[in-house]
Amino acid sequence: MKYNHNQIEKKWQNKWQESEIYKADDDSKKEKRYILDMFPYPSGAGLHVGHVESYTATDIYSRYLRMKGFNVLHPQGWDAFGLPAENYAIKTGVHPGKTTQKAIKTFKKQMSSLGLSYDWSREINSSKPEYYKWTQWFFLLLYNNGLAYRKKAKVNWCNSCQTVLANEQAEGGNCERCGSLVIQKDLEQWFFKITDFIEDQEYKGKEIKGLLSRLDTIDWPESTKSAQKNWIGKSVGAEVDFIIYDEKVTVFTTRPDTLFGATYFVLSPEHPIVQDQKSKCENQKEIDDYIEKSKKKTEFERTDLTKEKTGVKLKGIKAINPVNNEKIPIFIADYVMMGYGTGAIMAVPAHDERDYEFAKKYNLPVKEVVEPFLIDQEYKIRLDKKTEKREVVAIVVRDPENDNYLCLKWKTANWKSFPTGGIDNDSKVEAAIREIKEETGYVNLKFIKEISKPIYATFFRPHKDSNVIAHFHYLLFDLEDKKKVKVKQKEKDLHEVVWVPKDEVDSFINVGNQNLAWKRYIKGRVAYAEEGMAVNSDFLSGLKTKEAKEKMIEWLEEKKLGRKAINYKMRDWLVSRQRYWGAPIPIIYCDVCGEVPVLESDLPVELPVDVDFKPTGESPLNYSKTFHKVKCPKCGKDARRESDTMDTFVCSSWYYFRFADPCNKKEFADKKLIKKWLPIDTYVGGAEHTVLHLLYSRFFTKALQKFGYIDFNEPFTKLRHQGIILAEDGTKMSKSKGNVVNPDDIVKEYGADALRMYEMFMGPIEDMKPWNAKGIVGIKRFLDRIFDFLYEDITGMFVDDEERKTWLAGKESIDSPNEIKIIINKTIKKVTEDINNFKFNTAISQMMILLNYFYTFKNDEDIFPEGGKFISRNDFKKFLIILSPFAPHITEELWEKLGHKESIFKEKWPEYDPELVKDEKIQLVIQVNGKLRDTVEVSVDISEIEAKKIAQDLEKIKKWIDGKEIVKIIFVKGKLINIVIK
RNA sequence: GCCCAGGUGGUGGAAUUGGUAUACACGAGGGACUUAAAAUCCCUUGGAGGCAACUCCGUGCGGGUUCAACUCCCGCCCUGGGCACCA
Repeated sequence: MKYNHNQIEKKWQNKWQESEIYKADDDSKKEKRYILDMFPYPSGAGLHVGHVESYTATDIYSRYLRMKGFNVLHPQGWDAFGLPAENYAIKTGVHPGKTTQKAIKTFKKQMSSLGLSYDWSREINSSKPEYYKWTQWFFLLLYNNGLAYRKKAKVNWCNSCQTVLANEQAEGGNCERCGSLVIQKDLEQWFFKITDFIEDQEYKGKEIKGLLSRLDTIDWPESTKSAQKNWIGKSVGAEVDFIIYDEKVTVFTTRPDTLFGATYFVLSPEHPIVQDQKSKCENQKEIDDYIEKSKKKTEFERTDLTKEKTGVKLKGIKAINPVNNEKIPIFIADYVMMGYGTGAIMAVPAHDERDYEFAKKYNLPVKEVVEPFLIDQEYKIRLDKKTEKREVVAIVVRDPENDNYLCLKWKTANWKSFPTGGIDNDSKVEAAIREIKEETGYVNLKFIKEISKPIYATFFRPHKDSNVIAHFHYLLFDLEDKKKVKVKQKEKDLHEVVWVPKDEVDSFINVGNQNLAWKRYIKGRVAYAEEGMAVNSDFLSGLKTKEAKEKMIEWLEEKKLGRKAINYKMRDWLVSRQRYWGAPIPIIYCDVCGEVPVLESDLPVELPVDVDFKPTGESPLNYSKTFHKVKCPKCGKDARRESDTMDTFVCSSWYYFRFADPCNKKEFADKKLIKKWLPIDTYVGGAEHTVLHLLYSRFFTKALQKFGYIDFNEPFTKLRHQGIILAEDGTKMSKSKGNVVNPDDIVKEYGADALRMYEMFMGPIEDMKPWNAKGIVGIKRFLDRIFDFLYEDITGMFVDDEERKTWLAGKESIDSPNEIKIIINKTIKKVTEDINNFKFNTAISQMMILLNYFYTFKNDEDIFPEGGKFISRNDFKKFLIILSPFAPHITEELWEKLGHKESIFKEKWPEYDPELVKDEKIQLVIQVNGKLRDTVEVSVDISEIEAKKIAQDLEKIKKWIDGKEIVKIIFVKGKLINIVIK
């Protein structure tokens, strides 16, 4: 009989829908687990295979945890506000609520056809007033605590459409819809003060950990954490007050140690001081023109690195450098941004690449104030006789640390780092190194290795007096007996070496993109932006960069000319959207009282539904009179509502709280229920949310903690991403290319179980991987084979076999032979561990191995008539149980066929027997000089002596070692023997 | 440019974290069953040489450490992702 996936899957999906086995229990005393997918935007295109991947992963994990005895919360909802539905409405006039509702229906149907075990009783929809009432409540919470504020900000504005555009609609500087030029316009915008939560803070005796410090403590992918860190972009430095005509102008710098090297001053064109001082300049028109020009430039153009930097000198005025009272010229240039630091910089062309580029173009002086630690450097040049190429193989420099000469670069050693020992916590080792250095004149480089014991160190000699070197010439010392262990020298690497002074190196040094800092600096091509030693810097001269920075800050603070300062790249979160399909911002503008928050009792501020979706290119909200007409909550006079809505990221920053208590009418969620379910134990979603959604959610959680609503600080304890599934040709799936795989088609042809398992089997969940239409047949075959293995037996293929009859009759006490038990137990162990680690691909391959084993066992005709060996029913059931989270339909079906009335998902997850998982016999690997020459089956705990004897007696081994001197034999217990011969 | 992740057969990918490289699956080749095809089952499948036993080579490239390296170290190349005149 053939497994009819369409019929059977439908049957179980219907049964599951009726039962309540996936419901999370608010009252259960069992330990909870909250497993969450990022809730999807219900797009008209329906579910795609990428959704299927992550939803299957969490589904497997949730099903597994339920069987493990946990009280699992695994809900799903809809991130239903958003641009596409609104754009569609503008085009067609269909209300976005309708479009969204339709899409949700499709999504739900598709999810059900995949057998996903969501608790649908907790479904939420961010576009419903019951939900966005609380989004607005959050806005008020932040507003009332000074964390939401309004200020002018630049937006992309299209003059012909008379509307604000999102960044992605203004890409390339032109309006997506009409193609006309997008300009930057200042408009009043709402912001959330997310920057308040970057660092740790104290509030009413509570410590609120910040966005930065907590990153180290959560179980997230490293790349995501570092992306967030990067986004926050903390840099520590100083603010320094320069004087322009008695007016103080502050700059921010991370290199206060280079203050003496400032040769000019640059202001952002938008800097207010430009307007103040303009009148004193000789070239006012030129200045105005430049400001006007840069205003027209889009953000995109201004940050185009390939374009040459431009600027205009403010002729007639100078800035005074507070450290030496030097008067330096002032420029305005749009490579300085008003949005970062203070909008003004001191330019140190010798040590900043951008300043250097600018200085070269406008012929400004370059003053070096930092020098690399290269003093008395000498270069060794290798002459390659064949190619006649000359290459620097070594630079010998003086290490300022201990006055030693060191080999800075020795062929492959790092140019940038100065080797100075390597082990600094073990004084015994250090002393030994020092002694060896003194005795031999060798200089120790960085190769120090601890190989159990003793400790070895590798030393290099600077080769000062030889003109022939071998570049692998080194000594290996045993530090305990201070004995020379080895000298290595390869003859092929002998080269003639000449000494060349610094300036001659220039003509042939190989400037690639390697070792850039050093090589470029040597050639005087670009600024030296690394650390080094301060020179030409008055009281800083002779200090290392780190110390010089500290000293300069100290000096500035003492003289009140500057101060230590920290800057962040991250800005406050702009939440206003001039759009219809979002949660309205609950603010009222009154002519008398000004900006007034809507009363909490008046929430929600509902979106008007009686609006027209004429294709005007503007938000219909602007025209709704019923919406705007309102009385001021303070004075009762006529007032007007804020017409902007909130960024959809606001809705998605708190939705995971709502799942704990989705129908609450009094609070966003009950405190007790939040305590019961949150934080989320495992959160899975696309890597495209590494920064924004995750950062905003962390911000909301921290704000809630600060104001006493919750007592935890991070919403997502463990986070995993799913990788993008590419089309078969290795490119991104896209409608326009027509290479999109529709999961519905796959479900129809192969079944939901096959699709689920195939996507899990494709590779690690987080990897980007191409779809392969043929790959799924392997999974389909696997599922069919399971069905055949059990089902055909039941229906009579082996019915005349007495022993099988016994098995089929359900005598579960009859045991499988040991070999079957062992592999089953190993599989249980592997699958359990792999699910916990989200390594579903290897879990599936292990189950395939198990089934292959079952088949060879079944096909082995000798086994049945003889010893009465067969796979016990109990053992086969264990296999079905561990497979069930992956392939819920087929396992549920077979479970029923085995005579069970209850769902397989009410079963307990099987435990493995640790005794059976242990290997008793192993294939001992015999190597000769590290190469595999033979294997032999022995008991795991074979002794070293015995193993060595066996190994040397093997014919194959004898062949290799006969007549050779055995240097030593390495024995790794339970693994291998390596015979080392000369 | 900076920061992250990665590079293993014809393909997707395994490899207990230094110990038999290529598990599992796809594809390909051969065979069985069949009038035939599909389905199913069995065998072969990294490369080179050899009748064979077997030998040599092989995890992006070049080096190093080690009895032993896909794994660790140094230098480079390439691919993907994020950030980017951030002072």
